[in-house]
Amino acid sequence: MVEDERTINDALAQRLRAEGYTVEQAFDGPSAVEAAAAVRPDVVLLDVMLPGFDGLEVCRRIQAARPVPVLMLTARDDEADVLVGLGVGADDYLTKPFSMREVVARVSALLRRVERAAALAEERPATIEVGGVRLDPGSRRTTVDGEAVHLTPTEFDLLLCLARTPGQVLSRERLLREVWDWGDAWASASATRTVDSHVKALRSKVGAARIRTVHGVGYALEELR
Amino acid sequence: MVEDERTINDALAQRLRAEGYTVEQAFDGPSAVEAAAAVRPDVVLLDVMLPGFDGLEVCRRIQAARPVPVLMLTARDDEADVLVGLGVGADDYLTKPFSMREVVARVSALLRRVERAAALAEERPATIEVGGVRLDPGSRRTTVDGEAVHLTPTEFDLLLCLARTPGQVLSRERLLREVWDWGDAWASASATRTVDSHVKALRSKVGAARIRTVHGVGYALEELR
DNA sequence: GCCGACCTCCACACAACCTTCACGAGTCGT
DNA sequence: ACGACTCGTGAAGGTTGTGTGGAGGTCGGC
Repeated sequence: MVEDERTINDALAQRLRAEGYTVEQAFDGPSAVEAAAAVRPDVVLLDVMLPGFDGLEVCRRIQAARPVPVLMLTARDDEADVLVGLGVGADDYLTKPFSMREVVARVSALLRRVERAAALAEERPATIEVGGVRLDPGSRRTTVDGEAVHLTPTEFDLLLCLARTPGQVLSRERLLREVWDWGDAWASASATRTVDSHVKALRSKVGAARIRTVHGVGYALEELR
Repeated sequence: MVEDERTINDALAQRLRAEGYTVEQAFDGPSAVEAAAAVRPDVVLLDVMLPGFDGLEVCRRIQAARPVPVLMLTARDDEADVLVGLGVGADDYLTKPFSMREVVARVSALLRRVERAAALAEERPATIEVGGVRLDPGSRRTTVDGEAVHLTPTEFDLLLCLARTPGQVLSRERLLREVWDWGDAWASASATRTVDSHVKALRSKVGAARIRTVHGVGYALEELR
């Protein structure tokens, strides 16, 4: 969090901490660059107006050292400013005045996007195994108790998603968001039933007992062994 | 609870106490700051108009000492006021006139949010255990003295709610608000009997002795061991 | 253009679950 | 000890959620 005005900086930091994030605060350009190098943040909130050198310069320097998503905060809402901001590697921007809620929402969206990209980019050599079910994201092949099983693309993604958090219950909405690409869109009533269909197909292929239904909540992949 | 008008302060305090909260009252800015430092509250209700120095200043000083969620009470409902309020670190606000239930609902929501965030930050999606009863919110599974027990969704949420404050008595109204989503609907008196039904079901599943009835008040989960 | 693989959506049946009610037992103030 | 109130209990009725089979529909390969 880089913002020279103490009040705003503290307020935002506190709110974000309340949301469960860990926040490092900086109040001018130079110390921001230094802090970014030291703590290696997952995301940077950056005010455009700063003492020392301005936010755009900070953005450029931070990005030079290590690519990192940047959310720009700006008082001037003219397009030029926005474009320049994006030009130096900012991923999103907010014009003052903005509400707390808005900031939290943007940060959350940004992190989710980055997280997804990282998961995609970062080759996972690890084939995931949960109670006899083995998934290889690389080759997209599946075995159950050693025997090869053919899964359709959606089935594979769905099972993979469940397998990443064994035993944990995932809601249909969450699955729609992760497996399908429902960003922030609200799930339509009928779409959630699509999940059911694929779960049914999965059960017939990997064994019905492996996927647990939690009434009113969602599904979970059991370790089963 | 910081509010200079005695009548309002007392009324709100009384209502919140009826809900099971512990309330410390202050009637001006300086004593509010002092009290906040002394009792370390979980949440602060703060009137904007105060003798001494105003609510915003109080908010800033309290926050400076220790981050704490603040619910602002204000007579002026213009946006600027709201934004400034948020700027100093208030987490929510209410404009007068407001109803009792509204205040209670907001306080409850605020506490729930903070509690959840704290649990998240403390990297504890942990399974909570109270006297042999173990609850895992992630997998939504329950064991009693090591043995798996199936709970329905409402039963699980209800037990979880009780387990978060072991030994503490929670009113039916409070439970309805937290487990069910009674934001402001304050309708049928018979709905409170619904709680009874689920408590009965819970007792038969986790052992009758574990849930204590406090006549005229509510229920509590005993540690029992 | 035809076909197969796959996904989405729909409708029905059933199961799980929640709420409500009435009555009796228990508890509290007087 | 009495009445007023609160709570436990069992069962009935309604609501919601889920399993299932199958009907379209899209996409890409042949």
